[in-house]
Amino acid sequence: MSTIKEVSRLAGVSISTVSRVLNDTVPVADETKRRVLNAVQKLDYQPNAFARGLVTNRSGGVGVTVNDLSSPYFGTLLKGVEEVIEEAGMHLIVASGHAKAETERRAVEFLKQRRTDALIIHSEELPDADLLNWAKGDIPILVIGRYIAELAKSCVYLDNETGGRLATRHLLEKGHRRIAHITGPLSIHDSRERLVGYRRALEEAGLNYEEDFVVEADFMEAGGQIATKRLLERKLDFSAIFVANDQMAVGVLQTLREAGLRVPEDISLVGFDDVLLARYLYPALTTIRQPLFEMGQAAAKLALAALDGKEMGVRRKFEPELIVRKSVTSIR
Amino acid sequence: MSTIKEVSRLAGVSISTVSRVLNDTVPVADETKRRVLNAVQKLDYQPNAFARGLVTNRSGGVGVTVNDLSSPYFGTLLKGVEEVIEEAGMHLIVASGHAKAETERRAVEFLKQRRTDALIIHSEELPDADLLNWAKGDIPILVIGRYIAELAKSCVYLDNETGGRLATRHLLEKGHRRIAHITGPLSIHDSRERLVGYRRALEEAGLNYEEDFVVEADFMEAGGQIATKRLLERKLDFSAIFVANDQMAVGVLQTLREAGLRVPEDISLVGFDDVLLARYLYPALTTIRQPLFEMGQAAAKLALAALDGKEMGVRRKFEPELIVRKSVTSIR
DNA sequence: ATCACCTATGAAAACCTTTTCATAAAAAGT
DNA sequence: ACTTTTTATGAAAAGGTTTTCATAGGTGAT
Repeated sequence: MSTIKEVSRLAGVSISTVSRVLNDTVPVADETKRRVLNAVQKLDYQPNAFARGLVTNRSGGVGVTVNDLSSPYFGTLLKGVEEVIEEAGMHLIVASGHAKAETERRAVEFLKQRRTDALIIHSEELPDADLLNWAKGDIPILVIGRYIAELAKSCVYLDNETGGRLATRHLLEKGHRRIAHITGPLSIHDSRERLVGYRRALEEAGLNYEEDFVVEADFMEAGGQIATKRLLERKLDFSAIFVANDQMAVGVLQTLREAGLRVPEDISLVGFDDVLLARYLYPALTTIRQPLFEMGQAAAKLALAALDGKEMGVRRKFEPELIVRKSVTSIR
Repeated sequence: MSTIKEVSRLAGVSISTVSRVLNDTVPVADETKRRVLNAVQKLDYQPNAFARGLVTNRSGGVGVTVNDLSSPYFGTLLKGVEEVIEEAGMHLIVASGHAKAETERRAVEFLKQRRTDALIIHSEELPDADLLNWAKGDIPILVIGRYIAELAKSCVYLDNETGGRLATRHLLEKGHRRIAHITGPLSIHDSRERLVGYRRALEEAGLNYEEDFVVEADFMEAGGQIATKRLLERKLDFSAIFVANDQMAVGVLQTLREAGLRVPEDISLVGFDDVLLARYLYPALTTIRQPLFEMGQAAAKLALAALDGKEMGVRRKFEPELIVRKSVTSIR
């Protein structure tokens, strides 16, 4: 691997000049530039990223943490991030938090130590305090898929309340009156907001909110199964369930089927996220779409803006959209 | 951000000693060690990765390229890679090649310039020559999901021929005789092997291989649709299709349905990959499972081994497995 | 023709580690 | 008690860039 020194020697100039040509910082005589470029090509020279980072204090990397690398949520999000990061000539460093507070914390610390220029955090378990704490440091932090009031300018998130309302209202419009709700972990802001939306929609329809109809779960497929069993045990005679994410909806679907209930004939279902899967489930899942790709892009743009010290006019709050498929039926 | 110098001053020792304590290279007196560790903690010192890289010439990063970050294939693979990479205290740098030869090449060059310690390449479009060329360089290259004879020791791949045979044989066992096959791009070794497996199975059953029954496609959902249309136009009266990956199978399913054909009643279908999706399709897709997670792990282990100059006894050729679901019916 | 001012370039410092080499002190051997 | 070996530590070099400061040569103005 050749160094700048070798290039300078071959081109017959000083290393400073080589650096100047390569970074285009200061005008260099055309003839000199030509010679340098020639030498660079001949030696297949590539600047040493370490040396460069040492002096510029920039790694050119953006760190991303995510819960579970294999979750369908992740891919789309990451794709959005990558698109804009790559365009800016930077790269992506990923670490998984495995949906545990402790490992999520480790993942972030890890990336911080790696001197990533910015950090995009998708975390479900970490308490707000941790995020707040990191945000005080000197590396820009972006939070995705979560809203933290004190970090409002760095959060890219969905209007979850509207999402919850949309889902519930859709069921109401189809004639459902006894609507259950399986929430995500209520420690998470998003879950709470979706619940609020559910409640609001009920109230708007003049219906009472009843605690029995709500079960807290964990956003995972297995959690959906457990929650459904709990719900069934209560014998509430509900005709529909609003499930706080698609992944749980998969579990719900299974458990319902095992219990001899058909979807949507016996029970209607609305999910949340519109993960790739939702479209292919049987029956295809009616759900609330989160524009994950766009949100990924937004987070990346904000990260870039923060690096330049600019404030960019990037949208941070995204609106959910009802995607009607086959898992809801009209009753009466 | 504090430096080693500040730590050394606070601890009242030289920077060499601090380095030694931190890297545990050479014994240091307990008392000194204590003082250093104290100072480190007090200053929240974190070694500068650039400076360290500059001298050790190690970045601690492993580069991974994939076709499409949002593909379901990717997540599982990456999860496997991450698990072992993270355990080794290293990190993951990802770049997407967007399934185009030119961008794939760019992605790899990009990672190389970033001085990743090793490179795990999942590429579909790149010609063997490129891979071979990079492999000559000084950074270890691992190829995943593809077999290149000259790089045999660095390839983690599936026994695709057996996979193709398994799929076809399953259909034969269910009584199918007129079996079509939608292949991946035949420029790719894996696609060719699956085709060979298909052919072999037919031969073993004493059936003739007929070119009309085979259509080449591109591994994408849309490609599956186009291929299916072509197949239908030929009016071959086939009763089953072996599709070379699940993603195309989704497109096939749609097109078949649009043409008024039911799966599996009218046409049986076998996919390949056993991507997360397959399980949730309607009807649930019978497919050939690729142990992607395990393959990701293997690639990462090989990368680590290459870094240590060791040859590890890691399995490189993986066996596919038939996963029977609901997309195949018996006939006659 | 002389002077002031650009312009292009080079020399050297700075960035922060790891690691080699040297040395002082302590331990072991005679 | 004296020499030799071991152990713990420090000083300094090396690693490859970017960037500041200095300087030589050239350009334009008077």
